Amino acid sequence: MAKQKFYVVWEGHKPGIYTSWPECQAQVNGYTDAKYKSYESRAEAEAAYAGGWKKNWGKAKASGSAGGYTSKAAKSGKPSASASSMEEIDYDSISVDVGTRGNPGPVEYKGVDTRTGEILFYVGPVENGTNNLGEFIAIVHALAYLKQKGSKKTIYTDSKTALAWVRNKKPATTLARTEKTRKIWELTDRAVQWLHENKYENKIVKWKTEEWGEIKADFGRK
RNA sequence: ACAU
DNA sequence: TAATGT
Ligand SMILES: [Mg+2]
Ligand SMILES: [Mg+2]
Repeated sequence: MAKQKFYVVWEGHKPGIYTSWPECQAQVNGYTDAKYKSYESRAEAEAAYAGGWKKNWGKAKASGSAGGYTSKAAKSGKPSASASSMEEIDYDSISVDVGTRGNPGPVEYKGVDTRTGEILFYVGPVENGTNNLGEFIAIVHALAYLKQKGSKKTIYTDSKTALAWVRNKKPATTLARTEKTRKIWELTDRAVQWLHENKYENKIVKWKTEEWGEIKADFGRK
């Protein structure tokens, strides 16, 4: 497990103590001059929260000195969703993700409604494949699924690699074609063929895991 | 380095 | 820790 941290938000959308960076980010993103800092223990965080940001970090230190953070942007002092880096999640979309046991290893993937988490399609496990082939096939599956439904919804993936492969209509995989990889290669070849025979307008967008937390289609194995 |  | 990828 990664080290558990505690995030104190003195000034943000909803001040308090949070237990994950994404939760903290949710309170701090788009809030001008938000005041927050991470601590390694709950006790430390509670003490700091009770003490207040000014007492702990507001001393003579200007903003941003090592340890205590204050979000930059404009000055308003009120929540402003205009901060340049404020990319928004398009919830009217599908999110896809792969899950494997070993890499290469058995592969499965699914597509879910980004808003509700409802599983829209699920495939696998396929005997042997790679993480990236699974991510790739999942995106193409989503494209075909949405085309069949006449939907122009956006598709989210957290895979930079699969995004490039779909863009190129060509997976640059290193996986050998063997007896064990026959099935994943069938799915791969079919996906490539689909891309060459079909047009689509759906945007395929990188899911920003560090900012937004795990993609909604994640298998929860990490 | 970045994304898984 | 190791593998898949740009
Ligand atoms: Mg993924
Ligand atoms: Mg995942």
